[in-house]
Amino acid sequence: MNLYSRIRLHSNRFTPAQERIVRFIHENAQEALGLPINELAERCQVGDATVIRFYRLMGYETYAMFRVALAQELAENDIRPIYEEVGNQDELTDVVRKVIASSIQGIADVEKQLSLKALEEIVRQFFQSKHIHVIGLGASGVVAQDVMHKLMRLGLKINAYTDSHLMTIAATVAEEGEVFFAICHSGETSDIIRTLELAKGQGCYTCALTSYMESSITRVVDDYLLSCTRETKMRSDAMISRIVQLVVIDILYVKLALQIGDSAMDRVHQSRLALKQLRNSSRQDGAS
Amino acid sequence: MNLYSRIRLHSNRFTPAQERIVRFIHENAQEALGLPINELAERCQVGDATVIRFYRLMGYETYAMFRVALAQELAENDIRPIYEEVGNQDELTDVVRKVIASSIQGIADVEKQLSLKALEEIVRQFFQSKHIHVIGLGASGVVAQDVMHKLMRLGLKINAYTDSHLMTIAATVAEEGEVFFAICHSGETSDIIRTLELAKGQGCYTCALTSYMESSITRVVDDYLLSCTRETKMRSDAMISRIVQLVVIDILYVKLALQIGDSAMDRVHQSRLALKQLRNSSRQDGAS
DNA sequence: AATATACGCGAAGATAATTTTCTTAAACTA
DNA sequence: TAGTTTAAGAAAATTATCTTCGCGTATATT
Repeated sequence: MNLYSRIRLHSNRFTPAQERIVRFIHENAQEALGLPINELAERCQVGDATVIRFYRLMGYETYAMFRVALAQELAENDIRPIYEEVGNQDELTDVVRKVIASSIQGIADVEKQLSLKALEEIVRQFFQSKHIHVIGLGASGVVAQDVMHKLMRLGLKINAYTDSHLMTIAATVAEEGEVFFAICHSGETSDIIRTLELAKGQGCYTCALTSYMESSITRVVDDYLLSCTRETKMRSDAMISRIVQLVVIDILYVKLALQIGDSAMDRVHQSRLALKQLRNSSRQDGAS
Repeated sequence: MNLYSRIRLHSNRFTPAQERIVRFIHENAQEALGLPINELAERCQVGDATVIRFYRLMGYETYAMFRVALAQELAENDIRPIYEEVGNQDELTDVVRKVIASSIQGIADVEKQLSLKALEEIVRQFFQSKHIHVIGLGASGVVAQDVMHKLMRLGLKINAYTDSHLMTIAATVAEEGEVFFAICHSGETSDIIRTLELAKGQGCYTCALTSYMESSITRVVDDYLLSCTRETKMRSDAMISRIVQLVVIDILYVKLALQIGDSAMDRVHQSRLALKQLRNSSRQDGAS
């Protein structure tokens, strides 16, 4: 995963000093490349140690490695157009173009952030579950309902809860073999966390779709998918992440559909085999 | 000019020690990135100073700058193979890529299909309306709720109805100056059409977001937006149109936000703060 | 409300990396 | 062969990076 994605995935947990570093790096990336730690720290109004803690947090062992990552990030991004901010003077066509561009960018980023392992496991669990419970509040509730609409068509037993009382009840009476899937942009909504803990206590498999790697929810669930995005001035990260979330859901859906299709094919195949065996055995009977 | 080009341009005048450096860098570029000068020198069977003379000769002032150049060189060369790789070796990565690609395609198409005139008029009507009613059933109801979530934050009076009884009632008692906005993928849902007709009878402005230009709904409403998409094998048009619809909604939102002006940003900020406080307080509740 | 605990943060010292300078050895020239 | 030039490494000097510590603030606890 690249540097900017890592930054985004942590963007809910940055301290003020760290935010100054992030801002400087975003605004003066090229210059930052040339600065030694102490000068970078000075330009960010931050101590050397804070810079070191920052890139360690992002997963780089040494300053040299961090620099290398930043350099590569810039080399890649120079090729593509970067996010454009929307301003008041923009004409409608500009708004259209910019919103579309940022949406595309956000979706393109999904490919880098999505954990295939988690996705695979979630699909597996969904596939063999007795019942799926999707939970989400507020804006994430909208996505939860979308999940229900889609997966229901695949013949899965699924319910969406956008009410904290209902989801609590569902979790309380849940049984082993049932699955809870939480949609939670912030990863901190307490009703959601509590519901997941309840469900886990009942022996259910739990998973989530969220935007931040380091959040309460990622510590609770068995597996999680990340739908993080770069924030822009006019569109909050929550707004773009709605779209990104839907794309992730679609991926989940398509994979599940294929899986179910495969197993259907298997069943067809098996029934054919069964018939063949039946014929063979009866032929032997006939020969005897 | 990039590093490798510079090396090539000097390749006729390298000394034996320098040639060892060049060879190592070409053969172990990735590894070289991680080595400090002395180790790189050692691996090249060369003194530290020789390495320094080498990159100075190539035009880099410091080792850090040289490293940055090498990193970018690698980043640019590494990108291409990743994107060209279209092998079917992994089913899941294939699914991910295709869903993402078709989403991007669909969103990119929006720019061509969107009627700016209709959008402008809808924004104008929304802006000066006393109340906005968003209606949608089934999957489109999910989008309708999303609209409500977004526009409410701008301080607009808005309600979403995903129940055919409720929307009928709302239309029946609607007054002039109120606006009805229908989300309807097929453009044929009879409850929606009937509601719009009722609303129109009450003197309301009506508009819609749909996928087909020639449909019952486009003949009923005053203005409509199209979120048409090309269909793919994997995903139904309804599925992609969900995402495309959200993008259109985002465009609407951003344009409205700009229209409303700076006060909108304040309110967005305030609602975020309010939610944050809610989360914090409920987190305390959860602990108690 | 008061205390305890954790956490963010920067300063300073310790360590490591880098650059410069100096020296040696080899190759070329006369 | 001696003088000159140049390559190249070793060591010293400089600079950068990293670690540790302690202070102050925020958060949790009672």
